[in-house]
Amino acid sequence: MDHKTLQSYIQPVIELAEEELALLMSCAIKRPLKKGEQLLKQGEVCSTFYLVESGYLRTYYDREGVAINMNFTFEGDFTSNLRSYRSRLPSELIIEAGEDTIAWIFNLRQLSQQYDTYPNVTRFVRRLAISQLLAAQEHSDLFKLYTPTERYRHIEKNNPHLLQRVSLSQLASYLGVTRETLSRIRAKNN
Amino acid sequence: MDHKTLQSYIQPVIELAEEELALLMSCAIKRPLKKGEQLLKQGEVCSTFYLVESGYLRTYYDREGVAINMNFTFEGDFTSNLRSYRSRLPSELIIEAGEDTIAWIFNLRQLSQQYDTYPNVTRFVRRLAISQLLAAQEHSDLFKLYTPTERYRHIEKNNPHLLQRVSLSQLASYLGVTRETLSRIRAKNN
DNA sequence: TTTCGATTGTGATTTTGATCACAGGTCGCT
DNA sequence: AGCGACCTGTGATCAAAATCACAATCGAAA
Repeated sequence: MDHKTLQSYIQPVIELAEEELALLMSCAIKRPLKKGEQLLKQGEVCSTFYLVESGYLRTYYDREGVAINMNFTFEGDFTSNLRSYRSRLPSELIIEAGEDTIAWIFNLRQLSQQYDTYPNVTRFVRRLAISQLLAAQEHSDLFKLYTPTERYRHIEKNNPHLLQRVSLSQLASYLGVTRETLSRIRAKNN
Repeated sequence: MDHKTLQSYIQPVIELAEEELALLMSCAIKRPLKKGEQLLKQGEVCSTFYLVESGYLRTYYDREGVAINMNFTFEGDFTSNLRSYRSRLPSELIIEAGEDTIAWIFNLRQLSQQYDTYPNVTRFVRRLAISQLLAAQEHSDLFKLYTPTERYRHIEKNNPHLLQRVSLSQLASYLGVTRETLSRIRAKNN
């Protein structure tokens, strides 16, 4: 990934100088993943955030062998486990490749040592965190406010790309229903 | 509220100097509320955060006249609507007094003008935001992971004070069930 | 203490989604 | 082309919670 590409991903979050981009890149490692390979394992303490260059990442809980999907991260988007990073407690979440994926791993602790010198990098990381949390909250509000069918329609309207990229079975737990129910919701739709 | 009391509320978030506390206080207004009075109305843009001195605040959506509770904020705790603050879009959430309450209103936009001079105040606000969002997320994860009964037990274990302070009817929508169902869950418990 | 209003408990019924079971379909691999 | 693994669709049944209806209880104010 060149600086220009990185910059295009960071642009929506904050404007960074060349020097700041260079710092970010110096704390990053490119990581190609086969479908199903795990970037963050259950029980690991998270000290990084991830940028997806191609493919997508799936963030999920493993409830007695059953995956419950919490998030999907696509090209140009960032993800992490902030709870684990912040508390330094082992992650309950797993982050893995939903298909063959190229991800970039940014070392947050390493980055944070430079915070005093590069305040814009601090701002960038902070905004990233807040955006992520606000987005997660927005999604989980759906569970209190809407029925399964309404949740599906909401995704259809606001995140239609999800339906293209993720299999029905994967989407089901993200919407908090079984795959059978989601199949029936979709059938009624047409 | 004197500086000492304020400091004791802020302490868990960050250590602040006397000068920084003074700045915070200068951006704050004391606001006594009768039960049911609204601090943040639906449709208002949120530009403040709130500290509860006594009583409690209830944050909820109004779904066609039915309240769906998202959060309860008790003595010594802070709350806000970060989504509205950040996006400058009208708030869908309502924040109101759950009983007679004394709240402090902190003007965030006013405060943020001093961010360059008082970096610790910036850090304080940032941490407050992240804590709030992480807590909100933790609560909403319950909806994907657990059944209504398990959610109730989780609250019983991790937030027992909620059961003392909030009526069954109020708690029901917070747990995503009807009051009848919550009453039955509780009946089985004993 | 009595009364009114709000809150909670509880039964009967209905609705929704989960579970179980299995039949196609699709895709990659050999 | 044929096999096998995985994914999707669909019916039948079951379980859980919503809804509806009303009784019991509690609490504040007269």
